[in-house]
Amino acid sequence: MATIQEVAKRAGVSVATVSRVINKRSKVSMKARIRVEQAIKELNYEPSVLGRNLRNSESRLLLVLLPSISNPFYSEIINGIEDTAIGQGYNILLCETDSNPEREAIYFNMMRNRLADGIILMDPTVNQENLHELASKYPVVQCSEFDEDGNISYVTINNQLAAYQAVKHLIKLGKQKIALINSDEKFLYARERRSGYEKALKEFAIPIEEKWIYNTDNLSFESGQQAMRFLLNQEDRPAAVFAVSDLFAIGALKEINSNGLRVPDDIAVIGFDKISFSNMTYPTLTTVAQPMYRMGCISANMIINKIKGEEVDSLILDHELIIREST
Amino acid sequence: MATIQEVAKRAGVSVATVSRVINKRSKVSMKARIRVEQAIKELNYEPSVLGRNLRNSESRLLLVLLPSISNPFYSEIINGIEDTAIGQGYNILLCETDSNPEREAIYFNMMRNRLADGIILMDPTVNQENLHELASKYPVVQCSEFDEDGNISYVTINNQLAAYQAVKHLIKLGKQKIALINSDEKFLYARERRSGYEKALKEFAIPIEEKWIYNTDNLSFESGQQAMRFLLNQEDRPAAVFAVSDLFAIGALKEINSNGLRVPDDIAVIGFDKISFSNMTYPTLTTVAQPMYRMGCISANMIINKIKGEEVDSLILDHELIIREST
DNA sequence: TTGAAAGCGCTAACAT
DNA sequence: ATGTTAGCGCTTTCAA
Repeated sequence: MATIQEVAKRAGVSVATVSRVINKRSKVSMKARIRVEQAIKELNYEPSVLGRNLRNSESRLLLVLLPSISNPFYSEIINGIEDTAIGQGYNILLCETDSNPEREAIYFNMMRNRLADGIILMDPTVNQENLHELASKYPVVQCSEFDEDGNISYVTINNQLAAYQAVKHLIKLGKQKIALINSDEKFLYARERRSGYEKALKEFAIPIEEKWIYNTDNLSFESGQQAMRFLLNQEDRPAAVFAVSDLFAIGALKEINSNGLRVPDDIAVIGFDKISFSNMTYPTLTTVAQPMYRMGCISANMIINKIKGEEVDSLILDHELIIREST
Repeated sequence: MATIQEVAKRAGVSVATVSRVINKRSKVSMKARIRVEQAIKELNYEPSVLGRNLRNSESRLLLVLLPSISNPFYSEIINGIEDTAIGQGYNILLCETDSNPEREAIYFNMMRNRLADGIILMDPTVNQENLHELASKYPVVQCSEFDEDGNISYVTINNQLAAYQAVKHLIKLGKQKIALINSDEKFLYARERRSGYEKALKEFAIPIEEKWIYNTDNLSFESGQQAMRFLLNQEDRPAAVFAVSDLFAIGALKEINSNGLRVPDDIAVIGFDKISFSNMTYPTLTTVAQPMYRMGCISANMIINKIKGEEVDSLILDHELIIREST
């Protein structure tokens, strides 16, 4: 890779002039500009991000930290982030943390090293202290998950309300025995959705049965399947299931089908997220739609504004209950 | 973030000594070492990747370029890459190219800028000239897709053989009218799988019908659904479908079900990849399993060896036909 | 064993 | 309008 010196030499100017041509900030004579551009082309020169950063602390790179890329929920958000960020001249680096604090720490350090200009964080299992220390010095926004009592900007939905509405929908269908397949409650959304579930039951004076609440340790179909197997093994089995992720709901659907039961008559199922696969199942899945793409766009805008030094406000977006065949 | 100077000052030594402590390469007196380590702890110091790279050209970062993270096929590979790379002290940055040459170019430049030590490339739609120029100077390996007449190391499977076996399986089941739902044939795997499909038909003297071959422009359930809709609209409709991706097969399954036809009796369906979804469908999907996790591990090892300056050989892994309910 | 200093590629302040 | 140069944080050679 050619350096700025080589370009300067070839163009017969100083490195400063080359830098000026590249960065367009100050005036350069037409003649010099043309010669520099010519030299850049001939040498196939690209400015070094390293050198520039070291000097400027600007990389035009955004880090997106997510627990796992296999959850389609994140893919949609990322589409939004990328479309928005690229439109504004930023590039995206995806960092899978696997909810592992050590890996998180590595990516946080990339930020401290000014290898990126900002971080969009979608992983909740972060070390809080570490996060706040980072957020106090560098641009950070949270997407979907957030810190309740911190002051880091975020974009999310009203998880409690969404869950409440979902469960109410099941109750209105005449279901009373409603199970909950929940994630690990280290996730804020899991705690909120559980609270919405309980709120709806309470409102209709339905007792909350611990035996119908299952917490998985893993976001996958298999966990949903396993949860459903557990629920079906109860002597008093539920008549409906609210799963906090479409992945769980799809696994549950599968397990119900394999046991010769019918959805929704024997057991109604409702999921969360409206991932594209939720429309491919048999039967199709009732689910709570989150505006994932929009969440992505908004979080990208938020972080870019933050990088520019602006104040940004947190945002709670609307969700929507999508009623399909499974209820 | 503290710098090496501050640490040196606090420890009462020179920056060189601090560097020596950090990098462990040369001898430092016990006394100095302890004082430096103390200062590092007190200042919460982390070496700057930027400064180090600029000097050393080593980042311990790997770039993984993939067309889209929404295809679960890639998620599995990435798991393998990450587990292996992290085990060897490398970190992973995921770069979604969207098959866009401009975005590809940006990530290639990060490599040229020595922001990463190597690239694992899973996107085929790369500008060939650009790729070879890059690969001639920096460590690059290809995973799944590769360049037939280049000399870039790769790991892949025998796509032609796998497709041939899949189609033969359908023929053995008594199916003669076999449709193909294929990707855009800019992908090498798409060309190879088509060739395997044709080879099987020829072997059994079954004519190849263009009307039963559908190329999608997009890897999604919806494309598979659309393809199937097209095939079902033929007056002479196929009795079996070979889809080159489970995503297509799942979309096709959905479309067949919605039309009141039965799988596999009316139409048998076979997919490709054995993504985890493929076991959740109704009926479950027969598919060709690729050792995705292993492909990931191997490509990570290949790139790391390449970075170390070793010669690495390309590898073709085994696949396996997984027969389930859809055939 | 240690320190001083050069230099990696770049930008911006300053000088011309 | 252009050039000279210091310095961003680090490693490594050379000298002591």
